[in-house]
Amino acid sequence: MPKEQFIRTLRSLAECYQAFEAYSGAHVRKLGLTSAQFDIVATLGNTPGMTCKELGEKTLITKGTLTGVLDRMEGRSLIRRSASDADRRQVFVALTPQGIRTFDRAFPAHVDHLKLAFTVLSPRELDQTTELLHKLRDALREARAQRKAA
Amino acid sequence: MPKEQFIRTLRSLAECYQAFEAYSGAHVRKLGLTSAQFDIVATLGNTPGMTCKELGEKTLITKGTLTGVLDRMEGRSLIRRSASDADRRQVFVALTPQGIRTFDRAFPAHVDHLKLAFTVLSPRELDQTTELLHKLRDALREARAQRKAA
DNA sequence: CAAAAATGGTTCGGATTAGAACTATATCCC
DNA sequence: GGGATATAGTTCTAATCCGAACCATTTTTG
Repeated sequence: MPKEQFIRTLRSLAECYQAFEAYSGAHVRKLGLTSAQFDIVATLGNTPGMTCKELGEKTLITKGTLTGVLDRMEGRSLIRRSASDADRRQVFVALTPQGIRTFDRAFPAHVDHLKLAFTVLSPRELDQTTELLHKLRDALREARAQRKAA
Repeated sequence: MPKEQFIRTLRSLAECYQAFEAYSGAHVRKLGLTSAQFDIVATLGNTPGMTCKELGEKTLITKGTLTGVLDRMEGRSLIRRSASDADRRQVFVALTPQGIRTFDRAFPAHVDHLKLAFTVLSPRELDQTTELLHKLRDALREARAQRKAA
């Protein structure tokens, strides 16, 4: 099976991401949240809130998906939706006091949990990895945009 | 926002993986398959078939998920399930003639499609990336295994 | 050998996922 | 100003996705 070189890279990307999701997800679940919900809490923490659009961009959650995730979090009183004065199309999302407590409880614990595994890479290697992944990410986004335009 | 260094790496990993999924998924969908289905077809191509367990390990699809994906592919006559003589717990999965035609049609086209984007990285950079991601992957798997044991 | 533990798949429940169609509101442009 | 266009969210459909519980079949072990 004489695979192309980039296939191995592609596979390592998928494996690494899934290993991260499995490790991170298991811990987050013990804290009573799903991965998507933790992302929202982590993104809204220490901010006055933001629009759905901004929240979706930061968490990489598609808008169609975001609505459902926010619905469930609103049902659990973790976040609150309110109308925006400036633009009535926008919806403003912020943590509730209960959401803030969840953030304070879960966020530092989870960062510590993750840091454990990432220490196998030296600071220099972390930078290298980030740079290489950004390069690939940009190329993928660029290629996708071109395909769409065509 | 003075984030820890590894958070940036973590984010680049998520962004890169999602950019890959978006780029790859859009193309695969035009070929009439979902990402998961393409993975199965690609894995079974040029093989006599394999058990669900092996298939799940190679495609990184959890066994609970795999059952449903295979159900739909069996319904579309892309794969065939058969019993194993040696161990009657096992289920053997292989491509049907139609599945093989799908493989022949979709696989080379998709590899070409992906190669386009990956050429931004030099062969040396591809190797570097692979190596760094493997290192991180192993650390994450190791950390997860330890947590489970505890 | 028989009970206990492990293994391979399926089933189930709850949540996320992407994309497409849709609604309401804003903005652009003649 | 007013129609064409763009944008922000929601709704909808179909497919994953994971973990836990479960069933059937090995394998291990006392």
